[in-house]
Amino acid sequence: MRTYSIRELGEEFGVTARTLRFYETKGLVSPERQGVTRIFSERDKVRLDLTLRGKRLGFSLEEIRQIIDMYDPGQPHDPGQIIYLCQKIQDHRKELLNKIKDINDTLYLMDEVESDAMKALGAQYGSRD
Amino acid sequence: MRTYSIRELGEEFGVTARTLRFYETKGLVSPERQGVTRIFSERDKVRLDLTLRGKRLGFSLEEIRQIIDMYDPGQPHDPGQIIYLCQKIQDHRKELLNKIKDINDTLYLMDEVESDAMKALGAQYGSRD
DNA sequence: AAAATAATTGACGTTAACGTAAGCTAACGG
DNA sequence: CCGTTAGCTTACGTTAACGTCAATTATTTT
Repeated sequence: MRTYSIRELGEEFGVTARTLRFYETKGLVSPERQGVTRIFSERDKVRLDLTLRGKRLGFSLEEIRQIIDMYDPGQPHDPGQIIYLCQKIQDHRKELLNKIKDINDTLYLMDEVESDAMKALGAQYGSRD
Repeated sequence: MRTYSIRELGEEFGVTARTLRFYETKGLVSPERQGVTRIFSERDKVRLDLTLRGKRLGFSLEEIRQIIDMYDPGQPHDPGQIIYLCQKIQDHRKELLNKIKDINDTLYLMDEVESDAMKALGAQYGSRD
């Protein structure tokens, strides 16, 4: 499997080495060590991707960690945990659907603002002759 | 027109008085004064609503201020400004559509995780008999 | 009139999410 | 061999977004 140095991975996602070290302390990535040097795996890459996606959606790093930890394959899977996981997924689904609603409301508002703006422009040009 | 005291408006949106004072210093709301006491208007209420929506979507207060200032009716509307506004709206639209994509990707991931989890549950029950 | 309630202005405290700088080691090219 | 580059740890600095507390002023309620 491919591995990545700290800068390599950082550049690929547009984050600094400092950020990746910080994310490690927060449990968002867990690179292996070759001596003292961090070696990032595909799994780290996926988790970083999910982390940045979460950030774009306004979640805190702590929230993100909880979520991607749960979703990470290879978790203990006794029935109780699975049911708990499914409940949590429902919660997250709702939260995300709410965000979509917020976005749609905003898009609608932007349409209005834009059409008002166009009208104002049209009025200028329409006013001559 | 209806007006609101600082706590009244705060309770309606689940924010503290401190938050509203802070938002005033950031130009997100601009209540009138009755003596020294703040009086919030419908316009403030709308702007607060937009502010909190922006927060849920992960925008900073500064970004939010710029956006809702632009969208606020009664802005100077010379042709140059209007064209600039429309460009900005396009940018915001793109950003929001990207967020929707992030959300959809996440929803899809959740579907996978959930169906894997159900399979794991099913395997347990299926294994007896 | 006294007491509780709601408002104000400072001003300092706090948490999250890194940035930045110092001092050190290991590997690599010329 | 020596300078550059990449990595490390430790630790203090920074910004955003408020929280918290103190001291003060009105208003309202009993």
